[in-house]
Amino acid sequence: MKPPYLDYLVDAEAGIRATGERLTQPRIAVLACLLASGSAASHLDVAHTLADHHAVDRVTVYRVLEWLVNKGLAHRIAGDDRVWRFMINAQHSPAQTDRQHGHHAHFTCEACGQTFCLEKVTPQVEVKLPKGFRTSEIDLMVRGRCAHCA
Amino acid sequence: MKPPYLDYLVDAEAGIRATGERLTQPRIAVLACLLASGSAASHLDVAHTLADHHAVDRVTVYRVLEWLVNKGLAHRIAGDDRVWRFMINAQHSPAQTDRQHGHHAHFTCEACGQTFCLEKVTPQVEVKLPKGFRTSEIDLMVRGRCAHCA
DNA sequence: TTTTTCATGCTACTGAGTTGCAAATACGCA
DNA sequence: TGCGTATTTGCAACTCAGTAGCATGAAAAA
Repeated sequence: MKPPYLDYLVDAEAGIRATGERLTQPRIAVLACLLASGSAASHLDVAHTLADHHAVDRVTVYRVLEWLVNKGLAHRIAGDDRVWRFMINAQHSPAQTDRQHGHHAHFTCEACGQTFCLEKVTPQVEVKLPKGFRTSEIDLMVRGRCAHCA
Repeated sequence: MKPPYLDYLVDAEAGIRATGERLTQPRIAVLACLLASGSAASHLDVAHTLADHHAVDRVTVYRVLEWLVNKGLAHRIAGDDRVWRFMINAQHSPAQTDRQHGHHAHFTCEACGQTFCLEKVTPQVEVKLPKGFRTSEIDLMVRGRCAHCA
């Protein structure tokens, strides 16, 4: 069966090109992989997905993922298992903007372990900090059951 | 200079005793260390603090910290550096209760790196999840500057 | 095409956290 | 108080995510 990310290679290429940086096979493949994924992907998920058609060294996967984050195309999420997971940024609300505005929300399913972005739902957050503390950013992690596992 | 945790050994001993489990030197020392710490401590922080007067093997530190979490005396926080940090639970609102009630908030200072618990401030959080998703717990991570570094 | 610059792949490393097992220790009980 | 047993500790060796250095290879510029 054909891996779904293959359908996103063209979009990925366009995305990389838009950055003005070098267009390379690993960058295209990794970005396509994130574009195709509906949930947050670890470096291992990516490496495994690409193994058959676009095998990429694991170190390169790490570097490309970090590069995508620096370019604002993706953002990283710290999981409970000490593994970074990566998600594509929605075109119209890149994480940078979001983060400066205040908060960013994710959902982790306790059953299947998948992590999703809650970009569309604007959470109402109000935190009263101790005197002298200043907020620059709020991250929200919601745990529970996703629609599929509920 | 005398390390501050020494003043908490008695309290720590009482805390361990209250669990009904075995009273051991490492357990007392590690718990005292958490009691004395105003911010979240990593296993390395603990091991380092205890090095002079109550040297404990690093594996034992890991095990004791996990044990404290299981006993409801402490809770663990995932940091941005893939390191677990541990905090004592406030007596009157143990994390378990808190977590079942909905949410738990932490503050990380971008300047000094310290992480604090925001147990006293009850954040107002309202999240609208996609259809079919169910929430069991919400964790809030606030980033910014603490009073000392502001 | 040639040159230059940057990315990749490989190997080796770091550092957090875990596992298995023998030795030590807390605690119940005589 | 001393003994026996169950539990903990300490040690060594391991796993696994992520990183660093460096030579090779590929993309873009000339």
